[in-house]
Amino acid sequence: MAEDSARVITLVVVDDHPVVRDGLRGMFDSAPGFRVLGEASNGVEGVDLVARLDPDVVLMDLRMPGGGGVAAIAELTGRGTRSKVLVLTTYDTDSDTLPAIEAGATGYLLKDAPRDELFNAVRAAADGRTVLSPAVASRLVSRVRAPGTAGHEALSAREREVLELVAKGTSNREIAAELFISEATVKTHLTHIFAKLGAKDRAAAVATAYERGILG
Amino acid sequence: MAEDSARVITLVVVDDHPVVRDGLRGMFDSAPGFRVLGEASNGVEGVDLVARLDPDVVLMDLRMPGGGGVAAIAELTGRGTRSKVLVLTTYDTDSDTLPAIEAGATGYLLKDAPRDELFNAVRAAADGRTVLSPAVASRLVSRVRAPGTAGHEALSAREREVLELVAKGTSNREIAAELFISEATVKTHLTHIFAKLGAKDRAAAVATAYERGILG
DNA sequence: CCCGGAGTCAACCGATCGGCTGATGTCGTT
DNA sequence: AACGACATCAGCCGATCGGTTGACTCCGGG
Repeated sequence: MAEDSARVITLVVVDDHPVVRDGLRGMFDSAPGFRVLGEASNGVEGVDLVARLDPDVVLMDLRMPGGGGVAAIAELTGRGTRSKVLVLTTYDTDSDTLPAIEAGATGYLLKDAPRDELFNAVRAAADGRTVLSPAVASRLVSRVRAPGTAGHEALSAREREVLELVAKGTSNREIAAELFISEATVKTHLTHIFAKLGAKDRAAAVATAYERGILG
Repeated sequence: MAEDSARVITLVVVDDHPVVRDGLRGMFDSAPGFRVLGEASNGVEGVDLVARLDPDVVLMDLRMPGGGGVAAIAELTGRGTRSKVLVLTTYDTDSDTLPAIEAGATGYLLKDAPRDELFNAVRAAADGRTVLSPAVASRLVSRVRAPGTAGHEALSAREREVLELVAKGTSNREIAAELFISEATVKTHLTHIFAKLGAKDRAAAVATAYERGILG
């Protein structure tokens, strides 16, 4: 029917894993109402492809070698592309979620989502509706709800610098020498770091920094 | 030809991501010489399925909710299954590689491997040949080459337990209370942890633990 | 122009850590 | 039976850490 063909949702897949690209292509091509127009293996290629093929929805992985996903999303929204970007990633680390959505992603799903959820998410994204993985959604809510409560502020450049040295086992005195500041200043930075990360000591600070992708 | 059908390699896919399962199934079913007999979404199901279907090769993900991949591999080799297990995982963390191979995996590939490499790997695995991703192979070599040189010893279960609490900002005294041991013992464990990880203090220990995939 | 954030520094103090030496008991292996 | 790895515990010590309070500068936004 002519009506149906008008409702077919066109897709572009951007993922560095051939297996995943094939999986998505197969999944959507064999389902009625979807058509995969093309695939790209990194963010830069992805932006080009989307510009040429103008799909309804872009399924975008984050963390790809050569062309990060977040940068690609920002580029697309910056260009005013009509395509909706649906982030489809393996792990839901703190550091990925927020930047991706800020950059203009319409949705954020984890790869372990069942087929139907994926289909629904793509249809929703095509309509411009925001779709979030339950796990991601709850995280976002708690993030917004607790701005000062659970200390989720970003570290300053200097603080990150200090934290990196802490992670290497550098003592406060050594850090002071390394950064050409006094030991007192190092301690001040650390106090701020602990507050921002909600950590009790340097060990916990390093741990949460790794959890949030600030280190590693 | 009758000869060809005898050479068809049968597969079972074990992965918690539907997308990946579909990707692999599509990839192998559409290629000549392979047939996917079934899929499972965790290690326990995987073991059952392999026992029933007796495939030539099992494509196994590690890190699945409910039934770890390494345990499944150990179970299969323990049962003397003839199926070869090919580990197919996303990231190549230190903590995964060695246990999987020790458990009896025939090969270890990363999901970002190109199609042809995957096909070749499966054929090799079916023949009983060991196939390692270049990245993994070089890591293993360096691991074997430098056993005492760069302090790469594994932590004991108790030590890991202590380290996990350290990463949460727990003090030695609190750790002692939590684990029903004395503070002195906690310190002893920590001294050993520092030595094994080559870390100067608890912060550095947490950092290297994250780097090596022991934590996170 | 004033405010606030970031970065810098100081002095003090109690709590904690990390190193050291040495000891006991349990495993599994040899 | 002997051995090494692991886990447990003790006491002592100096070094380091983390908290607190207060203060100075620079810079950019309102």
